[in-house]
Amino acid sequence: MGLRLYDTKTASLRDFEPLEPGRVSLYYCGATVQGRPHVGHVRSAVAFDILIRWLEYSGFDVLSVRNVTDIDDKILEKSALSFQDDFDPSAGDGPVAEPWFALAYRFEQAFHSAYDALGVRRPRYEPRATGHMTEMFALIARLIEAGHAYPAADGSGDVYFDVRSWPAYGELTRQRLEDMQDAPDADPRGKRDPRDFALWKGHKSVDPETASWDSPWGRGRPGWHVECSAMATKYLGSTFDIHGGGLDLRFPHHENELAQSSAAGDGFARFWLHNGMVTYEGEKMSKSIGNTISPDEMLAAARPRAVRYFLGQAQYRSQLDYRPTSLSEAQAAVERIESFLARALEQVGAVDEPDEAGSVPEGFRQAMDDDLNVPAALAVLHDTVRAGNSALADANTVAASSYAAQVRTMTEVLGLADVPDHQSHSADSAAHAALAGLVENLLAERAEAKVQKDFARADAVRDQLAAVGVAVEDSKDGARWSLQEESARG
RNA sequence: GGUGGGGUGGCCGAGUGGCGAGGCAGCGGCCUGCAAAGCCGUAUACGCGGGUUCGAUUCCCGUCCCCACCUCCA
Repeated sequence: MGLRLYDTKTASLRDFEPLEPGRVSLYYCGATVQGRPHVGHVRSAVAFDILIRWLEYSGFDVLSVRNVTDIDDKILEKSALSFQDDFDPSAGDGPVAEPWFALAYRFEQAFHSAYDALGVRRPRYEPRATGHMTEMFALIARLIEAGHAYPAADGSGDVYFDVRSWPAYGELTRQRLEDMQDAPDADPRGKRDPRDFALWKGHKSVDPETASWDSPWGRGRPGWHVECSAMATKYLGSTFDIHGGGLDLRFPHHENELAQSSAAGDGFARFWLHNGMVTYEGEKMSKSIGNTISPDEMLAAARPRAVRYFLGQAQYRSQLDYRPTSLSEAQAAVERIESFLARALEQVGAVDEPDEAGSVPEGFRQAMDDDLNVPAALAVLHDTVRAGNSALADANTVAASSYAAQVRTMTEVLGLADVPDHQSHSADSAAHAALAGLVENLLAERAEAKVQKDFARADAVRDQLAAVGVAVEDSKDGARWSLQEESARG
């Protein structure tokens, strides 16, 4: 029993075997960098980060690619707005007169910050659309030659994919052309069919000259879909293992990618994976609805590791609903895991050394192999924590050490261990050392008070520390203390 | 209208034709000077109506409701 993944194209769970033994090629859609990220973007990245980590744990070398769409209508529109006289930079929309490429780069960095803050590792390659004109030209030329694309008849310089020339069109989402709703505001322009989509967009006079490139069909810029087809096959070959992205990209984006790449003769993706949407109290979180929550807002409300736990805790295909209590619940769960590891470290010694026991429990493996059933895997993780806590209580250090190693490995696979977090006793900054000295002095006083049965005084010290965010817990071996995040205090 | 996914206990969220995951919150107990943490125990459940079955939350039919996509969207 190996890994099984749900393939959207066949709408079924399929045994996963890579094209090349031991090596997985994966492409997943990154952001159109037209604004700051919201948690929906990051959920997708977390989902694929977990997939990559699980594949690597399972022994595969993963060649991962995630694109950056750094040229599109909205980027140009937003940049154009910044040049207007009444543009208000204080609204947080960026500097006045910001060229489109500067704006795109600024938001690309914002995405990186969000990914980094949540322990989403960088893919092997992260190509930008603007750097791959040559590859797109080649793909478009092949399509025209094969009779599946045509320059618009209206002289606009546009080049369209001819959906009627490709009978398989609609296969990814199992839709028939005639069943598709006609867009009410469909502008036929020079199209043969309203559903034809642009591979190349002829330059318009309102757009900056820097946002256009010379092509065999005149100056212009690429359509969205062709970028991904061109970049995926450049880095992964004409046939590759997995293509991923958010469920909302299934149509038209991925449908169009599949159509154009198949029509050009490429095998393209063998598995299509789509992550579910993040909703806010039941409704899809999106820019257009305006109900988005940014990673920064979440990070202000909870520790990074708790945010990561929240975003990764549901099965990746299911909808993930955010509500106000979600983060504190996630944080409680994370701290349960962490406090076990911290106590295991204190009582048993280092558990992070390479260790045979550091493999994941069988139940965890089965859950992850079953289309990344993270909720079931987390159940195993929590069961292991419980067993570990019991072993610590029984002073069974051999068992506790083994459980701790397993827990560590599981948190690594889920990416929790990699989340930058400052909740640590081993923080070695001078400030932390000073704090530790002060706290430990107070705890020594408190211990003395306890010996003298002066519990009022002991409790006063504990309250005093709690008031400044230092939690104190007594144990057989003395008091432990830890810093509480500000958000966790009343 | 077309396509796909859902409705599980106070909340989140897995899963299965019959022994009721897990987390969070609650309750009782152990531990503790008291707490906290931890451990043990514990209640509340599978939208609704039928059907198949010895037995259905799980399969089938019907029905209601929700969500996503069909337009830029992770």
